Amino acid sequence: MNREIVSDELIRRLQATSVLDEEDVRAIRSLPLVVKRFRANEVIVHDGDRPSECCLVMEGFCLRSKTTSDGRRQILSIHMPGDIPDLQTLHLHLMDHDLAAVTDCTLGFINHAALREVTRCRSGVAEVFWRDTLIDAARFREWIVNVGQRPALTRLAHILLEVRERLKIINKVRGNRFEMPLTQEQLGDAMGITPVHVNRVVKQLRDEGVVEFQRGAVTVVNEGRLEQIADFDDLYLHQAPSA
DNA sequence: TCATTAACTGAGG
DNA sequence: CCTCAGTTAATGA
Repeated sequence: MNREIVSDELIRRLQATSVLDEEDVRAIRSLPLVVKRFRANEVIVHDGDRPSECCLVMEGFCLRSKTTSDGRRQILSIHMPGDIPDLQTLHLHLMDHDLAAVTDCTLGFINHAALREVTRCRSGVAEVFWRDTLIDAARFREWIVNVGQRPALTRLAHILLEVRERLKIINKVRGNRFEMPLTQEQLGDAMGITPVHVNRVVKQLRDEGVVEFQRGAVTVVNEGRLEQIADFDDLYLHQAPSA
């Protein structure tokens, strides 16, 4: 497959939280990418795999999930362009969950050796990837609180606001509208509830004039009410720039 | 295939 | 008795 240049979304995301000098940015941009495309619902990396590369999401949405022995799936995180969802495989070689495509996706695969080389040579790059992994962990903590303690309506509103805040970072929010391509069944697996109950809370948000759902997109109609419902505080995303 | 809705059920407060 | 959520089933887009 062809080689391409590391996308702007990754750089924009990293620079939102960290100061990168020009050499660091150049080093990240010149990482060799092998571009591959995946169809919606295709598994990209399987639980139990030992990948030799990390993947950068370039287009589309992905998710991470684990499946119980009786076949129930818990979605753990949602990923969008600029994310490197399996960055941890650089140091934890065994995949302990699945990475799958939500929509048709374009991913850039970066060889572990090349990533190790750049983090060894440039401490600024090592730091920014470390910070990115810690923010990933912070999102998981919030996700646990969401699934474990919040009522379904709040769970849904919270996920919507997280997706929107993260899309803002990569400049993909247009006014009060943003992409949210998960089906209600996938939302159920993300929220730990049945698809029927997802539909109930979707209906509730719609009926109360809070948001509108189009195919794969959400329009916020009542911003104040949505924030009130969502119990959302963006601190856990750690977007305030630090040195 | 995905979304929608009704009707019923039970847990728990 | 009320709210929340799972189950089942029917129907529509």
